[in-house]
Amino acid sequence: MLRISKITDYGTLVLVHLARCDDGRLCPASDVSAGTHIALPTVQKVLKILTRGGLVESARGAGGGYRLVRAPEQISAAEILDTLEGPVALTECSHTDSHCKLEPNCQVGGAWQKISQAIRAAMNDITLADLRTPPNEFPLRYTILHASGHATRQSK
Amino acid sequence: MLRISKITDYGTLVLVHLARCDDGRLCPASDVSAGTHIALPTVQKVLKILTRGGLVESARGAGGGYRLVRAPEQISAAEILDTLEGPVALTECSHTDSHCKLEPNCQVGGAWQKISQAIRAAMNDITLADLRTPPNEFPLRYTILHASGHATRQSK
DNA sequence: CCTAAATAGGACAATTTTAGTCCAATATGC
DNA sequence: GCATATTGGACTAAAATTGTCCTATTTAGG
Ligand code: FES
Ligand code: FES
Repeated sequence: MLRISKITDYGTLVLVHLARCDDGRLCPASDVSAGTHIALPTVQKVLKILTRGGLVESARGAGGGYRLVRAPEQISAAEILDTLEGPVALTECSHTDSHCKLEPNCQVGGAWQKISQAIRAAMNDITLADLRTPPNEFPLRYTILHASGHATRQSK
Repeated sequence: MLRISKITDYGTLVLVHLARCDDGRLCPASDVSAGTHIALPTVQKVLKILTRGGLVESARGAGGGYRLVRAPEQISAAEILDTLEGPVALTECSHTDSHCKLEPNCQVGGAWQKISQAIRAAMNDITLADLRTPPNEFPLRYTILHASGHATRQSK
């Protein structure tokens, strides 16, 4: 189904919340939980991952909490994906270390990698700020240039 | 990790093999297994899915086998993905029927859907014929037009 | 007919992944 | 000291995936 894990889904909501509370103040996990209606333990887990991934910074102790490490406009969807579920790799063969035993006979591995890169490129251009905006008119157009040189435009 | 299932990976190899043997002749599962070095039971499973999905047609009995239902140029990666792992839906909320309880408070659901569509559009323009070609120079360029109208081009 | 070659359909257990919660340790402010 | 918070990891239950196998059905050919 080519789906993302719930952790990533939650993570996005959490990041959006932090972007909202973003007057530079620290926001404790309990706040995030209340604001997103996600159970506190889950929020804590997500925030830990985001902190380790370097997307948010934390302060411990009383008065502590979390805060975006950068402006929402400078956090890409690709980074979020990478942090929350590791680098995009559609097939196992795409991994540099994992060696598929079919590789000698395989003709498609390279193509999947290209598709991965296309997806990655798509997410590179979408920032947390884009996600934060109300999802009404979200201008997104997609173009692939074929070898022939003619471009097909898809939008819907 | 945003990965596809192994079934889909196998399915692609199987389709490529069928595209190779494509002199219109029927190709039994045992042949596909030998050609792809994938275990026979797995190949059988994959071919059953592809047949039900309408990507290949089958003939039973002695002399039977499988055959692409269309030319490789007219089978898109999106179709393959849809058939083998169901429609692309990054988040559960993207599903029309599944109703996320966070929906009233959620600000990002729409954006994920847009990203899904971008991915879908990417795979719409890639055909089985593209996958079949040796993965050397696979011309793919990706462009998103922002609201501002300026286009960023990504290629690597 | 009879047999061998094939697909159709689904059941099945084993493995792996995911989800969500909880606990003990540590750090901070008052 | 004490309440507030993060840190790190352990842990279990549930869900998804994987790969194989079994039985029924269909077809070609002698
Ligand atoms: S290299 Fe593993 S399937 Fe192609
Ligand atoms: S609608 Fe479910 S998380 Fe947005």
